[in-house]
Amino acid sequence: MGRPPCCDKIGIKKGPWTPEEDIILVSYIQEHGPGNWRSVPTNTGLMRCSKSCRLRWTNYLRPGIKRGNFTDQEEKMIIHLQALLGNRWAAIASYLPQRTDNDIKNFWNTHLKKKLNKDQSGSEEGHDHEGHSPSSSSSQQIKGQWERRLQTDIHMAKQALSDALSLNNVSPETKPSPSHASTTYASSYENIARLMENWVKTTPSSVETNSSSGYSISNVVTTGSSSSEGGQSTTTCAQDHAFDYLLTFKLCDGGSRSRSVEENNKKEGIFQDLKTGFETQVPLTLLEKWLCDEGAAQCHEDLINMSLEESSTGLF
DNA sequence: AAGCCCCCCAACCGCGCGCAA
DNA sequence: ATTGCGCGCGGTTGGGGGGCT
Repeated sequence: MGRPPCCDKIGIKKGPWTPEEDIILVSYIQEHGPGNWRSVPTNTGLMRCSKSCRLRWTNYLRPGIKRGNFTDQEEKMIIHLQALLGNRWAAIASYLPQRTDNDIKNFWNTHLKKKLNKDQSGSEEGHDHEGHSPSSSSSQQIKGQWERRLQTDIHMAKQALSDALSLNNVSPETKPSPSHASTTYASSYENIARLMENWVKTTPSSVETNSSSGYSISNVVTTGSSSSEGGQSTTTCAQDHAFDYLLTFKLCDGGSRSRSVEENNKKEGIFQDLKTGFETQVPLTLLEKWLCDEGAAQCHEDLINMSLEESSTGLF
């Protein structure tokens, strides 16, 4: 009856992930793809529960994740989307593919919430502490219905487009997670490089292979280029460049010596190339443009008004 | 320099949903 | 139809770093 029991809690490691664990996890996912998280700890030898592995992957190691400061544009998008969707961080994150829901949630809780509170304290006494307008519950309900429908339609359209584009180059065995279909494992250079850099810092005597799992660092890097069939068939020169560079930079130098300023600058440049490459390959959707637009607030009102009008004429 | 406090964010926790057996 | 697990999500926590006294 039912599925076999989940990972037993005895012997499960908790707390921060070590670079070694990161490399084992990335290496495994490079080879098998994300999903089937239950099998990850047993197959890799990681003393982590499947949930922890999934979280580590989705929040930190997943390809295409941008870290660091949020741009003004991203900030505006988050504010608009939060007002529109509420604390549905996963939904909000779907419009900011380079950011994780956890990142957005943290950013909201630590920065934007305070900022909005500060902005609204004083003149706008009628607004609540979450930044919502004090509209009636019924209009909020209709608004919510419209938002859900809009979001569903967008996701359906995106999915259909993604499916259509990937029909020719996705093998069934390596089908990526639907929610991240627009990214490839090959695009995880930056994340892999980051974790390897941390690893180099923490463990000067680099370990080439993990005895318990059998996965190697070279596997982590080399599978990056071979698994690029995931969704984007256009491997950029920057990506190739970065790939070659990672090979030489991370492996051939033994991973232990301090790097020159020129090397760091070169690395920065390559990663910037990569970033630009990804950004140019993923044009903004109309909705995203709308969200980034300075006049989004007015458009927002117009859309809501439209939804309220159309809802009475049988839209829903 | 030392101690304290605050903030940030990675990770954990608990819940709900969907699906497999 | 029922049971129980996998997965995803949102809320919360606590360790560590930085700033202040």
